[in-house]
Amino acid sequence: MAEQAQFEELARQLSAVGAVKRDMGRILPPDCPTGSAAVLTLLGRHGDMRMSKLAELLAVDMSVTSRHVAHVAARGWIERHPDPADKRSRILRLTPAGLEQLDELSRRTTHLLAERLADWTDDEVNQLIRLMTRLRDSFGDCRSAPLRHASVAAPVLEETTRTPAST
Amino acid sequence: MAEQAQFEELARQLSAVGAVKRDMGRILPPDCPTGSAAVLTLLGRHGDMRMSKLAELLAVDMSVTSRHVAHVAARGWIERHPDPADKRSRILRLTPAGLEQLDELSRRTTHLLAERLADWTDDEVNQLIRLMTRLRDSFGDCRSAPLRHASVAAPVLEETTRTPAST
DNA sequence: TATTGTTATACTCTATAACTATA
DNA sequence: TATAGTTATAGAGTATAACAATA
Repeated sequence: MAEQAQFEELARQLSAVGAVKRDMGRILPPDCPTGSAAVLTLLGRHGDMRMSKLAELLAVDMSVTSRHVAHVAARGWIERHPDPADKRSRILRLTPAGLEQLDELSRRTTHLLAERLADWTDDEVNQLIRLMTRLRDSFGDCRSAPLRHASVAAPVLEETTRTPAST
Repeated sequence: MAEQAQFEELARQLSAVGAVKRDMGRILPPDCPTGSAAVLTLLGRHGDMRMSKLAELLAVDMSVTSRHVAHVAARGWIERHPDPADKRSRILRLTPAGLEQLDELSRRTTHLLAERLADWTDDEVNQLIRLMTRLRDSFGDCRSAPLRHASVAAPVLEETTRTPAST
């Protein structure tokens, strides 16, 4: 078990990694934002699946998944087939166009990472992958229960400040 | 230098870590979202600073920083003092209330991480911190230039699908 | 003219709740 | 009644551009 200072630092780095994610997002094709890219990537990696399964892999609510899926389906990158076993379900499947798009995504992210991580060793990359995977596992599906402590709401001042000076 | 498959996997994990971040965000006090928490944390760690410096540390546009700062200032957690050396600038400083809030944030995130990472060794946590820090450094301030390749925009079908069945 | 911040606007991601169709 | 998926709505984060004040 680690100490408090370590956890604080980890929280900091976790927050900071957002900058890296945004950087990755900037090189995506204009009509393929991160949400769409995640859908395509997971379908490419795990094969055909139902909405609920995809939502689980994305670790977001199914309503969110539904939107992302509608986006990629509208562009012809996936098809939604009725599930013969359960007419409520839909089986998602990449189309040839979707595979092409996936290749393009792979090219771009790989290119960016190869450039940025040029001085990383093979082993370091693997270590990072391993630890991040473990981190995910440790958080599991825990959609952390409310848990909210007694919260001390501070009074809002709404100081409608204009430009510098003043307080 | 690592291989393509590794980079793809790293990209995947980078995307997936969002779930962990969201989990962390859920335990924050209601009026202190992640943006506010980041502002308080950085001010606590690096001391008083100007808007531009904070924007750099947050790795977001200054317009975004301005909003976050306005939020925490409105709640009395920081003060914006005029910079005697440059009247355009404002020096940000935590207030006693801000320090209290920062303590509360630390308690909550530490508690959550201690719970989720109960079976991690001290060393593993340090490794992850080290590698994530290195990752950040490798991406540096690189607000990755456009770089956009020739993009093949797919035709939008906008299949206004209702419920299952159909394609 | 260039820089520091603020504000308006727009886009993406996410969650909650209400709803349809099926189990 | 319970589950799979969709849609409407709202909140948070971010970026771009226009703007004010100062350098």
